[in-house]
Amino acid sequence: MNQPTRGAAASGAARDRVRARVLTVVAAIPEGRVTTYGRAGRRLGIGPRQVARILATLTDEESAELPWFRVVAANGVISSTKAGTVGRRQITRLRAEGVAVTARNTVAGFDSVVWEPG
DNA sequence: AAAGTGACTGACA
DNA sequence: GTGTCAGCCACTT
Repeated sequence: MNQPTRGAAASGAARDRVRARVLTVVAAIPEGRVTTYGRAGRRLGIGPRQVARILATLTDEESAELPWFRVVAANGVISSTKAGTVGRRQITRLRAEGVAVTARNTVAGFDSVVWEPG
């Protein structure tokens, strides 16, 4: 799947470095709180889609270690519901931490539980 | 190599 | 409140 980027070696390295930063920010999200793709991305100087893309490619180990489920869309909606069963698991995990999620896959009282990275 | 796509967002109608 | 548009960056066709 991932071909060894022939030629542009710098691109691959830089990509890993950014990825590591994203994981660090995600790991720093307090329990019972959430943050957004945009906030995390802003903090790192990358676009929100890039954060989403990185979280979508977490390994099993990483997804087990990191609170990736504490990252939601800017309006509090669990965006990963599009990804199938992953969204269901994210909602379950959030509820297990005391974060209320409405029937419309939205974090209840979003403005109160959202966490600003940094 | 150009065009399409995505676990996104903010601005505007 | 919903719908469109443009910007975003990497990956896939």
